[in-house]
Amino acid sequence: MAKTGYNTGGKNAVLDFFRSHRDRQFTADDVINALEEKCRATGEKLPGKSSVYRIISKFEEMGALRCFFDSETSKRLYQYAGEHCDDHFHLKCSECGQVVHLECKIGDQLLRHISSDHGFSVSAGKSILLGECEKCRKKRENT
Amino acid sequence: MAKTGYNTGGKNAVLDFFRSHRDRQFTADDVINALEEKCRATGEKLPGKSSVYRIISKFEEMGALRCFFDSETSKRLYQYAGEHCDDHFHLKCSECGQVVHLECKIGDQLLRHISSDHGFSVSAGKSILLGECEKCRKKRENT
DNA sequence: TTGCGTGCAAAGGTTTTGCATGGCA
DNA sequence: TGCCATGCAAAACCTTTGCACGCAA
Repeated sequence: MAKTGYNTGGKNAVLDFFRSHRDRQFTADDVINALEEKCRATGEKLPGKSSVYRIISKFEEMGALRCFFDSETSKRLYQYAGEHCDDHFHLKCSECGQVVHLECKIGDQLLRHISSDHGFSVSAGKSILLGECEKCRKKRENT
Repeated sequence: MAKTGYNTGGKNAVLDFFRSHRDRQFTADDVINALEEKCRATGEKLPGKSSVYRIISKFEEMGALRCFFDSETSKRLYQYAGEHCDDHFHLKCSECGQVVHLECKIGDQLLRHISSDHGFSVSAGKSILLGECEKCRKKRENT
């Protein structure tokens, strides 16, 4: 990963948090709350709100984080950017927020078809397929 | 379309606007500006800002409009919801904003595959594939 | 020592809400 | 007449910015 600037506690804390929850997306506020909890436990220094926003922006710029949007709350959502996430689609459960990587041939086929037949070059990494995961569907059907 | 409440000038103006631009997405402010222009020309009464927000919310609730997000500006975007838009994916050009309906067999195949092999029921209508349309790609390559 | 990183508070911009008034059915 | 719709202004909300200080390298 391209690295710029200084290596500080705030940056490390934020990146650690995203790295240890790679299959989820978080708002800036989620991150702040999570860090608050962690720092309360460990006694580490808590980065200020604006710093977290700035750190997140920097990571996004560097490509370490990916930015999406929550259609319910209209807040920005961020997720750790895996190595090859540009190549494939991502399924997101609207209910629990889990994100699944769709690393399948048929995804590639769709991309090629869209490119050749519709003249559209889709950025799979930026495209989220929203739906409901199996777990949440079962939970919903059993109530 | 399910119809609730009274039939008023504001509602009609907003719905007319979306109906006559079905392949685009607009922010609340876009709508307000467009109505302002139209009303300046026709002399009709201009609905207030908060009314437009309330009208849009109501239409979204009724299913007449669909809500998305602009990742650049982080504003809500609305688009007229066509008859069968739930069935298929939509391609959106990040550059010019054009939205294309992907009414293709391969889209259905992908939906079925995701459902059977990944246990995910995707809402195609809510899933936007972001990319670059042919026109914008050519424009970009010629500069 | 240099200049990036940080914290706090204030500003910015979009969307929502309260309340009194107006208008449809 | 009974509700819903509207307008205005204020509030709420998330995010960005200004400025002075702190800290990594």
